[in-house]
Amino acid sequence: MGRPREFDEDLALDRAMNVFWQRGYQATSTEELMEAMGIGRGSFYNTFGSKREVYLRTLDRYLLLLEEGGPYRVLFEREPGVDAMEALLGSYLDSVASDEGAHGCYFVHVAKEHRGDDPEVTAAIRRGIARMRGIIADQMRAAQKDGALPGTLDPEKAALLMMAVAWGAHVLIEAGIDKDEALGATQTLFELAPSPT
Amino acid sequence: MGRPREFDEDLALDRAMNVFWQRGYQATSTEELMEAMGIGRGSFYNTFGSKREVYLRTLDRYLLLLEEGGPYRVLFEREPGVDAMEALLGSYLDSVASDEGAHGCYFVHVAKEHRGDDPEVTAAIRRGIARMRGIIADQMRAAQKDGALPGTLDPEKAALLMMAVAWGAHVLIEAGIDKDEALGATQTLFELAPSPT
DNA sequence: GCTTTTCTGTACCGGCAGGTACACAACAAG
DNA sequence: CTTGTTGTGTACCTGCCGGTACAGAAAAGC
Repeated sequence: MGRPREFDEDLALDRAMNVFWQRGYQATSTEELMEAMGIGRGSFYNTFGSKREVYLRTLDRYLLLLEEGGPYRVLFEREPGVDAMEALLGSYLDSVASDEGAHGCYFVHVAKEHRGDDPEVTAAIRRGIARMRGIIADQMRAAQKDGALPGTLDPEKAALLMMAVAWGAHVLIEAGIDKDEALGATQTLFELAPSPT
Repeated sequence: MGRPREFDEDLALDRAMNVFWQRGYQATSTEELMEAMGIGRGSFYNTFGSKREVYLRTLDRYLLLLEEGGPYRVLFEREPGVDAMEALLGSYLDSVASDEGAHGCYFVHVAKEHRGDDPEVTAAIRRGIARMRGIIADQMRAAQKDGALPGTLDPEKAALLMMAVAWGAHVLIEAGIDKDEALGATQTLFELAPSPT
């Protein structure tokens, strides 16, 4: 009973995520936020409580997207192995350098801006990292089963290394380094990588 | 002629850098800034003009520190080669995880916060990146001369890869990943690295 | 000791931030 | 058609932000 909602909560959150993604948390005013979400002040505070709550909700929501593996499609479309990893990194750097709409991983943007205050944000990022790392590590384990990667490699460590390279390249590109240059540099990693045993 | 300054400009800038380093640009209010610098509003605006100007000055100043190579001491204390690179990364991650005062590279903090607006900041970061990359690449070239690294490696690419790993690990650690775990992951890079030709 | 010039301290300003208050609108139940 | 409940729109509040205005202080030149 009572008056029904005039907007879709999830849709509004998606739009909020998009704004945070492109403009960052701090730089986004509540007014911008509400306009992007398509709702007014009343609905905003009545439904979500605060700007920060909305932020946390978008973090949860992005984790959901990760659970479904969406952003990692490139990885699953290939045989597990070095090539798949290289393709993942390549397509990621493409998305970082893309200038249309939200680019790169949302969690990277969030982590970049995050300054260690707000433990809930920290926790959300850590969940995201764990998930991404797990996906990559699984693929590496599969590659090892196929003999496409040496069994001596620690999949969890290697996965975190992959993420460090991707995140680092992301920051470098946003700092003004040319995408292809960054890509070239990261490919050095795969030149080092041992060929199939 | 005229009344003499009552403070040291460079010292004030060093203190400003320290505040930005620990708290970030946006989160630092002019009041905090002036207090840390040890000067009042009048002197602040009379001398520097604006918060942003101070920020830019600190970027120039940090580049100066880089020119002198200070932060890369670890690198010069060792024979050029894989071990030196590993030591550099290790000591860098130590400094990132250190909780006393400013930690990690100032430019990384700046790049993390930077959103591509303000071309002067972009330019300053790029100068910093070029300098750091140059230092590392030079060491790699020296290692190649000694035969401690294979000549097939492109030093400029390898240097940028090193930076991507370091920056990525920096972001990951600040995002809540344990330092030793990050260190372990980055060491995977050196396991891959070919031994002396 | 007066003037000129530069520096310093403080009072103040407009603007915008995130958030609240509250009157009104839209439904369900009876 | 009334009542209870929930959602919506708008006016408004407090607090802080970066920055300015300006009176006075401290030197140098004469």
